[in-house]
Formats: sequence, structure tokens, C-alpha cells
Amino acid sequence: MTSDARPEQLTDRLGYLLKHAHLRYTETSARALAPLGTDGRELAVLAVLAAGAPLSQQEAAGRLGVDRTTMVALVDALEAKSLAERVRSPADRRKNTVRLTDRGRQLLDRAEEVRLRTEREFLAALPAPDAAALRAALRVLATGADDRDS
Amino acid sequence: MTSDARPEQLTDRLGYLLKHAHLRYTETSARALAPLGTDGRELAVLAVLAAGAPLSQQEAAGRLGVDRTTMVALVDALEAKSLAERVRSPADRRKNTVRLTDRGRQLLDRAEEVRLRTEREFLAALPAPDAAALRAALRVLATGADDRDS
DNA sequence: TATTGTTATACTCTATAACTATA
DNA sequence: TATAGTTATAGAGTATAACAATA
Repeated sequence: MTSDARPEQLTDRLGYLLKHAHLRYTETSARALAPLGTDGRELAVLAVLAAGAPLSQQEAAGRLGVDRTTMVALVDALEAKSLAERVRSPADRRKNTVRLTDRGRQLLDRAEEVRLRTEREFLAALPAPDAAALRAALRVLATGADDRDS
Repeated sequence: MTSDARPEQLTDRLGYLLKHAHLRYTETSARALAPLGTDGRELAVLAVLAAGAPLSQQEAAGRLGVDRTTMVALVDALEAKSLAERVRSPADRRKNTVRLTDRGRQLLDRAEEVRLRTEREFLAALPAPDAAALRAALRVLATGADDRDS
């Protein structure tokens, strides 16, 4: 894998690097989560729904940064797999509270373990300090934040 | 922009970080290149076509890592803007040699300047050594290569 | 009137299968 | 038979507009 036919001009572009690093991680993650019947995207939805107080679909969509129409399909998928269920909110009957089922919570726990292991393995190609620095740098670039707290 | 409503669980995921860093860069790049009537993707095609000997559509597709059917649309777009033209290869009349026009070459030059400036500005949120380290780390993760030469 | 969820629709990006013309 | 380019088509992923129920 030392001689790559592509001109450096291409593979040195920041856009190329970010796109393909993301692509490779997505594939790695998908392979690792497939045996559990889920993927990184669904896992993120489960994690958002499990964190803190129960959320309406629109609140969850906000947390995930997706449109509320997109959220419909995401919840549909979770319900089809019995990982979550819609519960009409008594306080405001326009809203659906989305609640994880026991099965959803179990899957979340197991899948989170797999995700952590997958991240570790994916970053194992880098020395540990470099991996930590990468994560910190990505945090800045991904959020546009200059602050280093948290 | 200091208080983000999203749980860290989400924004600390490697998948999230890579996706959104890429998203933010793509948007930044698109804004910067829009006045020239192009974008990062098209620019990469132009760069591949300009590098070295003239390429057939399939060769160019290979360099870019896209399907040959995808390449058809890319070349269509370039031809529609008079940035490149298909020339039937005399040696093998099944092949289209794709050649940049003068206009294509001029756009490439100007757009490459914009791209370099855009990358610099995007990474300006990081200290210079961190930016260099990020690029090196991404190179490893994007290509799956362990070698640090080049 | 405004909001939540929903549906219908569309747009981008990309790939697979099948066609054509050449080899 | 195989290859280069093309077309038709389809599948993600995502968004906008319009509608029903509720506020």
C-alpha cells in the first residue's frame, strides 16, 4: 500500500482527507455493529433518546441536528424493531414522547461497548497522543468552537 | 457558542466529529468557490484531468475513486461549462480522452488558489502545529496507510 | 393562528444492470 | 467475448410544502 497511483494533489486536499477518513470510519463502524442489527446512526438516535428526560420527536430531532420529517423515519425504524415506542404526550397531545423499550436499552448498552472498541481500534493506527490531539482538533473544527473546556 | 444543548455523548463520537468537520469544511469551501462557479468536487476533477498525460474517462474515474457512470455526469457538467471536452481516442475509439480547455485550465489555477486559502483559513482555528498534526493523522486514517513518507 | 407529527414529493449523490459501439 | 461509454433505474439521505390534529 506504499505506492498510490493518485496524485498527491488529490489525497492532500483537506476535503478529500475528511471525506475519506469519515467514509472509512463509517464502514468500519457499520461492520462492527452489523451483528447487532444496527449502525452508528441508529445508535446515536438511541443514545439521544436514552439521555435525560423523555424527548418529543422534535426535541430529539433538534438534538440530532436533523429535520423533524427525517425524525419520523428514524422513529419508524426503531418502532419496527421494537427498540422504541411512541407515546402520545398527555400534557400536549400533539407531541409524541419517544421512549426506549427494554430491548432498546439493552441494544444501546451492547452497541455502545462495540462503538467504543471500534473507535479505539480505528485510532490504533495512530500513537495515543496523536489520537487524542486529533479528537481535540476535530472537536474545534466540527463545532466551530474555539473553547477547549469540557 | 459556548453552551451546546447536545449531550457530549453525541458530539464526542468519532463518527459525529468526522462527519461534521467534513460538513463544515464542505460548506466553507462551497462558499469560497461559488463566485468562481465551481465547487471542491469539480475542482478535484479538473485537477486530476490536468495532472500528467491526458486520461480516458475511466482512468479519471479510477483516480477519483468514483464509478465510471458517475464520471459521465461529471464530464457532462464540465463540457456544459466549456471547461473540458471529450476527444475520441484515435488509438482506441471506445475511449474518450478528456482534455481541459483553456478556460478549464484558467479556472483550475484561480480555484486552486482559493482552495489553498480556504484550507488555511479553515485550519486557522487551530495552532499551526496542531493543524499539521491533524493533516498527518487524517492522511493515515483516510488511506489506511501506516507509512509516513511522501 | 401556531405547532407537532405526517405524507408526498423532490433533489443530491451514488451505484447496478443493461445497451451500443468498438475491440 | 470483453471493454468504454452511456442510459435507465434505484436506493440512501435529506429537505421543502402541504395537510390533519391539537393548542
